[in-house]
Amino acid sequence: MDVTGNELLQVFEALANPHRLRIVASLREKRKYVSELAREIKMSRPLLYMHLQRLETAGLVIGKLELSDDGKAMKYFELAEFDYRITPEFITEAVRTLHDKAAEGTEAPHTKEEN
Amino acid sequence: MDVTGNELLQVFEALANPHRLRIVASLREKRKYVSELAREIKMSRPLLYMHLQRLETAGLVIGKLELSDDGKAMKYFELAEFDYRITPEFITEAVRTLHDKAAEGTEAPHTKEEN
DNA sequence: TACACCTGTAATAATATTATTACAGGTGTT
DNA sequence: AACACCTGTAATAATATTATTACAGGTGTA
Repeated sequence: MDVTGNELLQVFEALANPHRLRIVASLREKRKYVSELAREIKMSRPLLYMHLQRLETAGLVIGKLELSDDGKAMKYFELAEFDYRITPEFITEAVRTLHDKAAEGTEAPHTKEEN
Repeated sequence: MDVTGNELLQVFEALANPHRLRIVASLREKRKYVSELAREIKMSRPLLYMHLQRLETAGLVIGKLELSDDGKAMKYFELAEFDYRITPEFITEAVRTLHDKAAEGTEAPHTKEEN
């Protein structure tokens, strides 16, 4: 296994939204910059921005800030290559490394879990 | 493909919660009835009940109301056998049948989508 | 300078999800 | 009857997510 429970949870949270599923589908065509994609799917840029960040945090898309030929800053997003096989076994395994996010910074330093 | 976009969305929504992931992991041992599982994972029964319903709606667990030997009604939940391979391709395909839930009952009867 | 494009973010409102509490009703046993 | 178990659900509170609006700042071109 190479994904922790919390990482897997973030993936599910990222995919548990119709807009974000559509964003993934759209980015499969080609990479796009934020304003471009916002026009395409008729969504306000700040909102799309938030959705893209959620996808990026989950590792499903990758954002890169580039400078276009005419000097404008363009934030391009492209799909990451992901491939999760969701089965009861897989989830059970991941749950072993699923910890309370609330306590994340609060808990005492421990003997390194599964790094 | 044998899952619609909205069905897939429900699966993701169901799995986008740490409790529900733990429930799935726990049910992998064996089927359990609600009160039993509630004690095990230290969760109030009404709350667990709600989580189980979300999992059931998504098709990830199956609930069966049975009568125990001593006549008590017992609601057993067991894992469904699911196996989703989550890739950009899969999501893109599913998005083709992803519709606004808000309009679900509002829209005019159409020429049968992909049944 | 004004305009048409871009990014990034903060404050707020609207909605949805999660969680609690309190019920009502059903067994069989003491 | 009182008790110890079960299921099912409604009303409400607490939180988290989603969405909007309004900014500030950066390009190059007319």
